[in-house]
This record gives sequence, structure tokens and C-alpha cells, in this order.
Amino acid sequence: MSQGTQNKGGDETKNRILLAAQRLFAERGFEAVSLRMITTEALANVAAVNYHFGSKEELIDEVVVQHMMPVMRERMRLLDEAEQKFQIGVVPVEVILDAFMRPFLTVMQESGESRELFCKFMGRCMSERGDKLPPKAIRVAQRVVKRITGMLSDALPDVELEVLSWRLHFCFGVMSHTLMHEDTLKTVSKGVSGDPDFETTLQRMIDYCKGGLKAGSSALTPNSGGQSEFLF
Amino acid sequence: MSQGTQNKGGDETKNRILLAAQRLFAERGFEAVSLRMITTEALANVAAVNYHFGSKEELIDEVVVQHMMPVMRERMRLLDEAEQKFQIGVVPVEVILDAFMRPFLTVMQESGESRELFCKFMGRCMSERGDKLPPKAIRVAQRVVKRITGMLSDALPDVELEVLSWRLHFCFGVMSHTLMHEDTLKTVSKGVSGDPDFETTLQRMIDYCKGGLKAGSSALTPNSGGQSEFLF
DNA sequence: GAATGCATGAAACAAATGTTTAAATCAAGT
DNA sequence: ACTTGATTTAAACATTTGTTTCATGCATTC
Repeated sequence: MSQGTQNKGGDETKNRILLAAQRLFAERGFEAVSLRMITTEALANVAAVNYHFGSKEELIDEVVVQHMMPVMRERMRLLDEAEQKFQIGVVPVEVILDAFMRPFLTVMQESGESRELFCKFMGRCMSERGDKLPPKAIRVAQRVVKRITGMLSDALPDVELEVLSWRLHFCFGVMSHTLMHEDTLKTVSKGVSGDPDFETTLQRMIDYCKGGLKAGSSALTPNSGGQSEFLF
Repeated sequence: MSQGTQNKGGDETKNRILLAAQRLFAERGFEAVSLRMITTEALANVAAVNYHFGSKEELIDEVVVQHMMPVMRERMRLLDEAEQKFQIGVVPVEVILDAFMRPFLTVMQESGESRELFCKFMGRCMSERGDKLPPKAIRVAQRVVKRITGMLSDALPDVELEVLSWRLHFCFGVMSHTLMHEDTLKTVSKGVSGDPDFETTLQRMIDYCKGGLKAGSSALTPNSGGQSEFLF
């Protein structure tokens, strides 16, 4: 009774719409894609979107959640793993950052989707949807951010909490920008190895962010710390 | 004859449209703002946009160029200043970064526009318009990026050129994300000083990016270097 | 095999988009 | 005073937007 009892065959159309939507959102952005583009690409009727999802906005929410939740879960899993491994002493910064960033790679590989599309989509989730995420996703994201902030704070006791919050935010910026423009960025590399895989990109981001997080601050009026509103 | 001979009074309407457009673009993004919103806010007729600018796209270009060029010029000026000051020896990383980022602050103050609006607008220029800038702006931006890459390369001879290009790109990400979300970020600071001014934010970005640029890289397959396509 | 109920389809909806037209307005030049 | 030519205006343009309606299809259940 849950669903699919009286179904022509699973959620065939629904899934085709979700897939086409993700493809198009990645390429052109959420606002720029019309329902007609989506349904044409999905070989479905325009009304199908409102039937299955209620509205365009709800469709967007569902696509976003569908791709964001696995990333969040994987982050939590890796953070668990890290804390277990480093029960004695603190978890190193690069391990935390890895747990924060690698899930994009992992989930991408599992989903079997094209790397460029997946990256662009995730980048857009962060840059175009960062504020208006569905409540469910917001709560999960907040838990992750809170946890990462705490662990970073342990790993970097010398960095004030407020400064740390800002720096974590800068890490978001690095990730968001890199995901969005990974395709353009790859043209930077015309060397022997040709196309640096995402593992390389990942490592470069981690190196950079680690350096940024640990950086000495050129003394300025300090404030008491707070919790960032940003969630990715 | 150039323009304004037979003008009701300068480019009054044109300027009102430019101003309203910038305000709205900053708040809601380029795609989401309609010509009607702009002309309503500017107390002008819808046709005035196409009359003065040709099309919406050309209006966007003009607003972007109008705000971007002063930033580029100021960057060049500060880089000149830095090179003069450090004729003996290399220009330190933080000075280069300062020349790269401070112009946003400077131009903002000169323009007298609200900080939040100016930041958001600049952020959107980078995140939503990074690729489709008008050719004129592209050329100028390329010169700036090339120059900064060169100077950073001198200041950081240990960092491979390709890695450096990626890291400079990460700096773009930090800037873009911070500008876009400066208002949300400020809520992080609930300390005594209340609202950290942009000078503080600037210093935090510089510290972070400096740390990132200088970071040691955890050995990975190296490639030969290239030139980033990104311009801001 | 008729009835039930979910899923699809074609068509129409009002509203909003960027752009164009052609008449009106206005300041300056002769 | 009349012409000139740039500017502004209201109205209409054709498209496109998200959404809704209602008839149809089809599988399952009684």
C-alpha cells in the first residue's frame, strides 16, 4: 500500500523526471530550467511534474535532498570512523577536511553519474540553494557543521572559535567554487597526466584548506565566537 | 554630439535604471530580476531599457562593467604600488592578496553604496557571470590574473605553477563566497564589537588564503602548469 | 467482467517575460 | 514660430512561464 501497488511499473516516470531535472539543473541552474525542458528530456508530460511533486519548487527540493542526504550521511560515517581511529589524541585537520569533502567523490562514484554533471549540480546546490534548503536537509546539515566545527576546534585549540567559524566558511567557498567550475579548472592542467582525477583535486583542496585553517592570524580585534549559519 | 546634446537633463533616466538594476541584481540575481521590476523601481518606462541599452543582456553587461572596472584598475594600481615598494626582493604574499581583495572595499567606500548591496552584487558578478563577461572586461581581468599569478609565483617559488593556479582559484572561491554571503556571515559575530567591519573580514580572508597558498602539498602526481581561465 | 483508482495525455489557463511599435513630449537650433 | 531629433510614453507584440482541468488509459481488485 505504501506506493507502487497500482503502478504501471515502479516510479518509472518520476525517476525519469528526477534524472532529467538533475541533468538540466546542473547545466543551466535551477531558475533557468523550465518544466517543459525537463519533461521533454524525460519524455513525460508537463502535468506529470505537478502530479508527482506538487510544484517546481518541490521538485527542486526533492532533487536536492536526494543528492545531498547521501553526502551528509557519508560525512557523518567518515567522522565516526575518524573519531574511532583517533580515540587517543585529536583527529588531525586533514582527516576532518577529508571527511568533509570526500563524500562528494564517493557519492558521485556510487551514483554512476558523470563527474562534470555531478560536480556542477552539487556546486549549484551550495551557491544557489544554500539558504532555501528543505527543513529536513537543514537539520542534518546543521548537525554536520556543528560536529565539524567542534572537531576542528579540538584540532586547532589556538584558533579562536569565531575565526574558526569564518575559516570553515571559507572552506565552503573553496568547495562550492571548485565543484561549480571543475570543468573549467581542468583546462588548467595540460600536463602529462592530462586530466587530473577528482582525487587529485580533492587533495589540493584539502592541502589548501588545511593551510588556511592553521594559518596564523595577523592580530585584529577579537570577538566571541558563534555558529555559522551555513550548512554545506 | 557624443551624447547628451539634446538631453532632457544628462543621462538621468539611464542612470536611474543602472542604479535600480544594480540594487535588484544584488538582491535577487541577474536572471530573477525582470525589466519591469527595474523600470518600476527606477520610475521609468519598460521601453526605456531597450532604448538606452538595447536589451536586458546589454544592460547587465553595462552594470557589471561599471562596477568591475574600477576594481580591476584599483588592483593594478595596488600591484604597481607594491612592486615599487618592494623593488629589492619579492612582494610578500599577503601584500599581493591585499591588492587582490582590498579593491572591493575601496571601490565600495568610494561608490558610497550600502555595503551589503555592494558585496552581494560583486559576489553575484563572480558566481553568476564569471564566464559570460563582456570581452572588454575579460581582457582586463585576464591581465590582472596573469600578473597576480606571476607575482605569486615569485613569492612562492616552492609551489609548482599548476598547484599555484589551482590555489589562486581557491582564493577566488573564498572571495566570491564571502562577498555573496557576507550578511549571513556577520551573524557569526555576536561579540563585543558587534559588527565586524569589512576590514576585519578582509584581514581574515587574507590570513586564510595566505595559509592556503603557502601550504605544503601532500605529494601527488605533479603536472606541468597552465593558466587559469578564471578572471575575478 | 465491471468497478476502482492511480497514472498519463492533450489542451487550456492566467500571468509574466523581453521586445517592438507608433504616437506624444520636450528642449534646443534655425 | 517652426522644425528637428532625441527622449519618453502607453499599448500591444509573440513567447514562455508554472499550474490546472478533464478526459483517457491501464492494472489491479472485487
